[in-house]
Order: sequence, then structure tokens, then C-alpha cells
Amino acid sequence: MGKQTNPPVCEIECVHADKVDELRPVVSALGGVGEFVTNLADDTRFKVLYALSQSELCVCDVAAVVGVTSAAASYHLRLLYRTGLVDYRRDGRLVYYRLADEALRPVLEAIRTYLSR
Amino acid sequence: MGKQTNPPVCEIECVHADKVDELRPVVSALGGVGEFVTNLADDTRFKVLYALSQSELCVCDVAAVVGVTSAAASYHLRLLYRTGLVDYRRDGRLVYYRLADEALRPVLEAIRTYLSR
DNA sequence: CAAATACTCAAGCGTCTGCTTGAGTGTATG
DNA sequence: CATACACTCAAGCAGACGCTTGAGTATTTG
Repeated sequence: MGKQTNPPVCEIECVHADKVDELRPVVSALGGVGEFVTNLADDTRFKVLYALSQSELCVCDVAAVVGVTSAAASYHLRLLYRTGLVDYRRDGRLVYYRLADEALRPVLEAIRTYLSR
Repeated sequence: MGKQTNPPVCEIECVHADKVDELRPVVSALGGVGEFVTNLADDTRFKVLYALSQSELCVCDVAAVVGVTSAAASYHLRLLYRTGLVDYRRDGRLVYYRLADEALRPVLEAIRTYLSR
């Protein structure tokens, strides 16, 4: 028989190995993308970030703007805080969240621009 | 009884209703974000897109650059094709993928800039 | 100090999704 | 025409993830 039905698909670089060799380091340098991109990934989280890029907001307001429960908003805000994308300050009973890094703004704007293309 | 342990958390806009009323329509106008952001979301898919923004590549090359099997690369490329982010051309046995929309490039660049901040 | 409020936390659920696997398609080659 | 190759497809699985729920914390208020 010797019927190799399914070889490992393609083990070597098929076409220009030069291009591959050139791009591979660049792309793997993007390694840390993970946390950041993953956070942008989610619909709700992107909306939260975009809202915060427009104005500092408390959890309830974020929930109202985005259209989820406060618990859900809190869940996402905590996630974003843990990955350093947002920061907060406490004022009495209220907790106000804001973008942690101004560098985020152009990214959000670039995406919004693309979306309204 | 009568112990309301867990009311729906916060049913009304707690703070500035004006801000909320202002932002809500803007944010829900982002509604269609879904497909696009979700596609950017994934680590692998972002790398694929970034690689394609640098050069047209066949599936095997994408796989080699990004570091996944050809089947996995094909899976992501098909996904990206179905949402209109990439396009392809066939040349003999090889299938070359490329960005479908130049408007994507600034978005990818904005993210990369942020990442190398 | 007790009650109310704004939020956080941890556990759990249902769902989604990235990747594998094995088969199938289209193209080139001997 | 048979074989090899590059890629696609569909099914399936394991792990991840969004959101809910109910309890817990910090702060204000009567």
C-alpha cells in the first residue's frame, strides 16, 4: 500500500524562503501582541475603550453607554485595568475609569476611521 | 425576608445622564465593529494580517512566518477572506493572499506603533 | 451603627473558537 | 493517467471566554 494519505501538509517554506526569513523575525517580534490585541478583540471591550477615550466614566455610566449590566462592565474594566489599558480613581462611592495611556487614542481612532470607511 | 440582597445592581445611569445620552448613540453606531475587531482580535490572525501588509504570500509562507501549520494558516486566511479583509489569486498550485483593502494598513500600523511604544 | 449604594470578586454556565485530523479538490508533472 | 503537491473543507475536541449570580467590600448617609 504505502498510501501516504496525509503528509504533514507542507513542512518547508514552499516559495521565497528569503521573504519568510525576512518577515519571520519581524512578526515574532510582535509576540507581545497577545494581551493588547486580545483586549481590543472583544466587541464590548472595544466599545468600553472607545467610550473612555471620549470621557472619564464611572462603572454605571459605562454599563449604560455600552448596554450591559454593571457587573459585566465591571468585569471588562477590571480586565482592561489588569492589562494596563485603563486606570481608575475613586471618588466617594463612585469609581471613575479612564484610558491609562494616551497612546491608545490613535489606535482607537484608526479603527473607528476604518469602520466608517 | 424583605432582604433585598442583590438588586439588579444599578438600573439607572448613576452619574451624568447627559454624558451617557451623548455617548450612547456614538458607541452603538460602532455596532458593526464585530467582524472586523474580532478578526483583529486573535494573535495569529493579527500576525497574518501584518505579514500580508508587508508582502503578498502563499499559504505555506504565511504558516512559516507566523509559526503554525498550513492547515491552521489556511483556516485563518479563509476566515479573513470571508470577512473581506484579504483577497487571493491562484498561480498554479500556489495560492497567494494579500490585503484586500489598503485602508487596513493604517490600522495595522497604528497597532504596531502602539506595541513598540 | 445600621442601611443603602456603587462596585468587586469567585464560581459556574453555555457558547464560541483555534487547531487538529483525515478526506477531498485543483493543478502540475513524469 | 498516475502521482505528487498546495491547499481547502468538515467534523470534532479541548480550552477559553463573556456574562450571570450571589456574596463580599468600601463608602456614604440617617
